Amino acid sequence: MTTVGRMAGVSQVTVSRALSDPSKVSPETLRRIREAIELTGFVPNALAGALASRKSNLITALVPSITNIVYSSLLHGFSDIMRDKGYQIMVSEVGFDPAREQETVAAHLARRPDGILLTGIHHSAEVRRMLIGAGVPVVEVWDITETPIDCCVGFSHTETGIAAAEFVVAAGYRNAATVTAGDARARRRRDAFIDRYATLGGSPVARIDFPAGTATLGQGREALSALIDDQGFWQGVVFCSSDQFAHGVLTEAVARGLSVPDQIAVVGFGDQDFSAHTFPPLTTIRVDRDALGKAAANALLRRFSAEMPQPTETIDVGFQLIRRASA
Amino acid sequence: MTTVGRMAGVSQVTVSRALSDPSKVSPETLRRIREAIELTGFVPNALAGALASRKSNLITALVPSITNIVYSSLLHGFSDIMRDKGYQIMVSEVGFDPAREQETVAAHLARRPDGILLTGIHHSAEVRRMLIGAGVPVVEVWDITETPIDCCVGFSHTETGIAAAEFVVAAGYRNAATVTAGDARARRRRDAFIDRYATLGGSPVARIDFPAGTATLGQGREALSALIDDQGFWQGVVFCSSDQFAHGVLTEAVARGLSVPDQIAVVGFGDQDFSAHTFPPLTTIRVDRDALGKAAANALLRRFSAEMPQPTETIDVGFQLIRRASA
DNA sequence: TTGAAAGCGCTAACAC
DNA sequence: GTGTTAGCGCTTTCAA
Repeated sequence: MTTVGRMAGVSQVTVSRALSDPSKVSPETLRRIREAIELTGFVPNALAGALASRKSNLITALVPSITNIVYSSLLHGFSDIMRDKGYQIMVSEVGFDPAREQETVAAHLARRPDGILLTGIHHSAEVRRMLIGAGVPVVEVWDITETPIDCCVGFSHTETGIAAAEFVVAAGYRNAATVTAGDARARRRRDAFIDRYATLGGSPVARIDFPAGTATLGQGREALSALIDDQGFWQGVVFCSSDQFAHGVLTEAVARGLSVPDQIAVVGFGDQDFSAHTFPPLTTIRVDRDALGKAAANALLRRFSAEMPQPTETIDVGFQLIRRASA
Repeated sequence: MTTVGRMAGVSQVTVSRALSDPSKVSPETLRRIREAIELTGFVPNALAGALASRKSNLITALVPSITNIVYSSLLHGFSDIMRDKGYQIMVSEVGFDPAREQETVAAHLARRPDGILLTGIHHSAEVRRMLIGAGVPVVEVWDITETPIDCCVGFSHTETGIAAAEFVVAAGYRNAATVTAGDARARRRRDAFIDRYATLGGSPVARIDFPAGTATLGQGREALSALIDDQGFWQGVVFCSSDQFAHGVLTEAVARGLSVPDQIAVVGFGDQDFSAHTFPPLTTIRVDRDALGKAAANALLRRFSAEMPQPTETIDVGFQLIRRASA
């Protein structure tokens, strides 16, 4: 900036002003400064700016996995809004490991972000302490609680499981099974499903549970095979923790020549972009991830512009069971 | 740090040393410093550190889209390596818009990253100028060129199209069609396919081209419908620009009761995690995206540790045509 | 409208 | 092993 200023015949501060608020600088000076910037290829140092102003224009996000469409589409909506407002996003993958989350939060805090996005509502006491101590706005997403660290935008996984159970009972299915991925939220959906199904007088539920890791179509096929071949599950509805699994179940049913939904019915979770177009189309639980991400961004932005420290806030974006042909 | 130092009875610099190189500080001092850090909940300011040391430990990445598994899995491999080495990753989505890429590069450069990852090899003159001017190590991925900005890790899209054409001719297919997404690299694969197919004596190729945007299974179904209903494509092989499309073509074929691969055969691109498990399994072109991302990270890391400015470097990770039952 | 001075919280270089 | 000094490149405040 000093160099640019010298070229334009002004001081370094004036260059700074020209960049941050051009209206504070005379048009002629501005012109000369812009010329000098053009000529030198000057790129301002945002680190120095952030250090001096205590505003980094950086938002950091922690997600279990960036390759999982659930989290990446949420991030997509989130960064869409944030980018418009001049923020950049730093993303880290933390899996489902609390220790890794803790390290990562510390590393992120070191960059003095203006806000932090966290996935889920269960965080170690140390993580909460660090975050609250830093006084940084935090939004927790993809789950819901009345006692967030700061604010929270999500929906109830338990309610989705209940809704699925009520749907399959109302639809008249006599046998039910679950296919569940190895993550805590998926297990909450499954448990709520099983509970509610039992309460409504359903028979015992067959279960396939996968260990942690990506849920794939291939595993969905395996699951239905195991259900049929090992557990004698010849007829009924399968509630899956993701549409990937559900698509796999569907695929295996079709491959075996079973009729869907008469012999094997399937309910998924997520309403992925393929779910309306599978053969047959998938009945599933839809959460508008893009809107959720955007709502999370807006919740944070509101906190940025608030004068006073705000009370915690919880936003339930809800979900929708979409009935298609698979169940 | 000054506060922590005061509590531990040492100066601020000693605290800095304790954090960056504990071996330079006596064990007893170290203990007192750690205690003070614990007590105060001190989190070092990485912005100030980066400003002073001219090392940000930040890598930034520009990808067309983070919801596209192709780019997100590449980033996953990339950040895996980078995280191990103490770097954090800032990601921006830029679509396929050069203007947006240019703005984003400027914004990223302002944060003084230690390295930058760019998707593709086609960048505006201004982008190249900024990047070279900044002297920051750059890795271009998911395509290949002999004249990268700095270094480049990818494969030849043209070669994949050629390989696909040679495969379908060798397999004896008499009719061919393409289903292509609206991105430049997909079009290069298609064009190379069509060229090579013609050279080898193939009949004219039927084409379905989608505008820019996400490639979905639903579009794949539409495409086969259009091919059959509008273009009279009753028999032959369909070369798709992604496995999503290919899966859609497969699904539509199955839904119509057509036999695969006898009536409709399908070749995809990408070898997604579902591709080996579709019904029937998908013949596709595999690129190890995780390994590509890791190779890109290692290429950058090598540049970080190099004393001298390095000559440009090009790494071809290649690809593999995997024959399964769909063609 | 512009400038001078101080300082953001660290690291680097050098002294002791 | 530890401290002192001098920045890093900006923004903020105050004065002109």
